Amino acid sequence: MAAGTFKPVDEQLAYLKKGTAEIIREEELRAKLEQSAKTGKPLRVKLGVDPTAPDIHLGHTVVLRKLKHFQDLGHTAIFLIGDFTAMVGDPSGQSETRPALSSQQVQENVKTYLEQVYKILDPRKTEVRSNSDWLGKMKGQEMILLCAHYRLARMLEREDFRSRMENNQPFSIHELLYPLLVAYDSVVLEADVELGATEQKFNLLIGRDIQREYGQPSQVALTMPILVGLDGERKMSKSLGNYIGITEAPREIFGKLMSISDDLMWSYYELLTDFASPEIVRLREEVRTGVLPPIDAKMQLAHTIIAGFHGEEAATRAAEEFRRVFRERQAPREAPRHRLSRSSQPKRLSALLVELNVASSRSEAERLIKQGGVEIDGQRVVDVKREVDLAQPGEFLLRAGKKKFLRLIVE
RNA sequence: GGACGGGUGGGUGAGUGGCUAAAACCAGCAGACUGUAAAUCUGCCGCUCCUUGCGGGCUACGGAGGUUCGAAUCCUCCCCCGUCCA
Repeated sequence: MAAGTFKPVDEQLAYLKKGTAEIIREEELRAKLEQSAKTGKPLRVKLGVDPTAPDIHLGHTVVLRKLKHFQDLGHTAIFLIGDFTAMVGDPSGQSETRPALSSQQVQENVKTYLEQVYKILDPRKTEVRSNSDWLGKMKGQEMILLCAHYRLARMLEREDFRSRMENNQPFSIHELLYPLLVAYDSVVLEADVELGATEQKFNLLIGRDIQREYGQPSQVALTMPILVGLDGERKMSKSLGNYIGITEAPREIFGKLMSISDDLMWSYYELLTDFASPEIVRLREEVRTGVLPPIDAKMQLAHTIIAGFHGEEAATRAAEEFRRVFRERQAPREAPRHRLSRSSQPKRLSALLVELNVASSRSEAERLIKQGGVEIDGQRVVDVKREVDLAQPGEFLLRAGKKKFLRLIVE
């Protein structure tokens, strides 16, 4: 698409609306799109992220994919790194104050972050900014003026703040600053649209107010639903361990995606793939009426998501591997390999499991064996004291639990 | 500044001197069943040693000391959180 020419507004709007939780306000978005089509000036679309966790998972990609949609339509994607606000810590969700990160740590996080983000966004078309550039230089006076633009009662309307007050939870004054600083970012960036998960709604709305206070048109707040994690209940997050990292091996991602519940599959289709909504409705109907087996729908989902990150070929291989191991109950064609050096001393299997990071302690390893979760070359090991002979070169296949396979090579 | 309440295992939360590696629930893990889904059922769920046993040792109830044969439980000091008053 040539710069300065845009698709028809209705078409853009339909594309952008897919999967969204809320657009505040939709008429404003339409007006902005019309304006941009008329002037040939792309919209500035902001997405702020916290550089605290360097690894991104599918939950983060929901909003990134939406930013990508804007980018696809020729608008400007602004990827804002909240390196300054990370010190404050977003109070959304958790009540903990985050530890301040060293700037070096932040730098490193940002680097790995961007590498991953560019699997979705087009690096050449992405404007990357860091809010320490302006917030770090802000004078005390300016900070006070910013605070003067917002009323405490309004701030305390926020669900998170209110509930903490009511439940006598700790609550520090600096946390009130977070929404204001994020809002100020929108002023500096002159954002037309800001994206966020639904839990960001409050912050995004304050952005609208603050922009107005600073004499700017208000940004449109576009929120995306929160992706539910593998447990089917809670938000996908690293700390809950119910996540799928985008850098994980295709085989891993495939297995994890297949383990989600059938119900959850539909929201994954909606939020993590480019299947159009009507198409998803059709698939869902086919599954409901028994025309399409749910497992096939899920495999297609897994395939599609993996192809996006690792390519078509890797996705096909992961699917084949899955079929082989779990449907036909065969050993995997390719298990991660691990080399062991030869030793005249036989080694306790339980100790080996710990060494291989399959179990976190001897106790846990023994437990795993006792419970029948360990196999060597397809033979279940029942003896806790089982030793492994490492005297001769050779190889064997170790299975620990449902999903972990390791090909061990003694050399 | 004053008065009061509280800090227990990944989470919630019982437990007020020995029966407590610490109830219960959640999360997690394994097995069975299956579509590696969900649901369900069974077992496990601090670390470590061995002769794998209702076995031995070690560590653990905010921190440091102390009392006691024995402390998550009592005392002292400290740190942290909250409530009310000012």
